[in-house]
Amino acid sequence: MQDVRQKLETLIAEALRSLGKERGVPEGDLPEAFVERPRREGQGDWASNVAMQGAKIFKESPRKVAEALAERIPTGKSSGIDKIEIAGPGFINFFLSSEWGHQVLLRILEEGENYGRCDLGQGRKVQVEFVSANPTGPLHVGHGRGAVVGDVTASLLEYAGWQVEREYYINDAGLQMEILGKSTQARYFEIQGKPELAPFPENGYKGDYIYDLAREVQKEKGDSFLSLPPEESLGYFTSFAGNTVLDTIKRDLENFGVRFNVWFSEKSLYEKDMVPAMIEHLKGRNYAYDKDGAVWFRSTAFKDEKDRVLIRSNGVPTYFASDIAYHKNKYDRGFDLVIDVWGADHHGYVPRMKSAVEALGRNSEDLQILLIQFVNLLRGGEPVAMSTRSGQFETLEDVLREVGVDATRYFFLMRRCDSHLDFDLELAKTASRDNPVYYVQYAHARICSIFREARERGVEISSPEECDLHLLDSPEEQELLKQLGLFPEEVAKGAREFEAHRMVFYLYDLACAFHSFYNAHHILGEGENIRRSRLLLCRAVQMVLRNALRIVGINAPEQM
RNA sequence: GUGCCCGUAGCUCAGUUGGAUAGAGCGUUGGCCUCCGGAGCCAAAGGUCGUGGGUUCGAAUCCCCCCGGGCACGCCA
Repeated sequence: MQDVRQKLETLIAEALRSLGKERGVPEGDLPEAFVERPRREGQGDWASNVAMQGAKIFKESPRKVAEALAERIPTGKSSGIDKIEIAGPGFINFFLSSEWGHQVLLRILEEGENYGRCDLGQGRKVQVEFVSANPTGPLHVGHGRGAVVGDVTASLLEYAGWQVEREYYINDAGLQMEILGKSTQARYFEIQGKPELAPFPENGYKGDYIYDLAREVQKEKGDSFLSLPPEESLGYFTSFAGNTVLDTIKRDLENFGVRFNVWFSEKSLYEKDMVPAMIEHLKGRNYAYDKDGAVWFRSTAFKDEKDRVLIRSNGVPTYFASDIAYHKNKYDRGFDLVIDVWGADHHGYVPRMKSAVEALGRNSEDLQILLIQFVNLLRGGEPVAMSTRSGQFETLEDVLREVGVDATRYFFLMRRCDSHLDFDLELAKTASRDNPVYYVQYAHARICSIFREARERGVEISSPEECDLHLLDSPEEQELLKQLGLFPEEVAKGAREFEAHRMVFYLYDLACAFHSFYNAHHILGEGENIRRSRLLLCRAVQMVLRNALRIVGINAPEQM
């Protein structure tokens, strides 16, 4: 079945060419044929504003242009267009025959869990790198938001025909790991009653989890480190603490339904000398040079106010340098597109990274960066402290335990990722009747319940051939069919714009259309013919709810 | 000081190739099951889209000024 949008746009384009020919307008000057969904009832199923766009070129009022175009577009049974209306300042409104709605329904039943997929990605390779929190402490709610946005963006891209890899970048090489090791070591000596042997470092990690780590070391190694000079045991503390924290992070993400294909270690960049290789690459392209004993990136070539250091004069690479090497490695692995999910506090770093990508010889569009704004954690309207030292309900683990995976994922998706999010624990948990996630899940459970009831009453589910779909002509049924038809578009749009939040808005609208339909019509109660068609409609809604819920990683319960 | 993001109903927010009478949820008010799950539905009230200019057939959307809020600006990571 041909896509409706495509079909209409083709018809409009043909009408434009025909009119252009008549009026002597060169084809290149013609406006782009474009249709959209009108907002309001009575404005048709689809509408186009080309007449307004083209008024100037055709040197005629928009309404006149619209009329001329409308005359050139066939209506009637063969085209599937019931009628065309010119409205307002010059909109061309298309009223489609009900056949289109029926075809949507048939298509859903036929394609099943593949309904909504498209080939936007054309099999190209994309990497989504997200979370990537330093393994120096447990994940907090902010990481959780990034985790969901990255995960769902990846799922959307998969659904849209991209070949997707999810990656976690482990910052295991920097100073932070050493501070983690020193913090753990200090707590270990403190527990042993010898705090003076290894003082707690400045900027050390003060969370209670450091004591837990120290106690674990004590369990494994007893007091054996007391007799060693602290310098000699530091390596053990660092790697033990790092590995243990990373295991915790992996467990939390697993519990959150987030899985990665690749865990990429920053250390491996250095072990494989990727940084020097990157420097040589940039020098060869004249984007890096030596000065004052340091190596510099020529970011002024990309409108930066000054060049930036890659290798310090003491020989140690900057974080920026390792990041460039990392991104070079991504492209070397053959990704056509790379998506980074960052905390919004890194936004100042975006232009520099994009410059680096260009300096590597790629288009800056080959790197997309999603910025995740802060999560404002509330409890009953009161802010919850977010510092890493207090242990109360700030870690992702605690939130998941209290609120559950489904509600947490849903709430993290309710806002565009680059806007602040108020996350109220009480609302997400206790207000189950006002909670949108239950509203959506309830729609699915309700449908399952209808089918259970139907089975009990011995009602058979018919095949489409046995149904008269024309009976689905009430406003609620028409609206429901319209929503079902919208799903592939929403997927495509979400994948094209990297907007994960669209999916939950769509889910909500679909659930809303279903609940209205359910209340207006007694599905199992009326005549047999209409019942058949409505059950088929329910089956389709159930399918699409499942498909959309799978993308956002939220459960579709049979009952609640 | 320089740069980026945000400002839409009482509250929390949707709303982009510029489009028709600016939309939801919560809250408020009033209705709806003898029946498939009332975790639902229907309706009402609520707006100078921060302010002022500009661009044009047309601006919440694009441009400029100002006001208010957030963030970033290192040979840190």
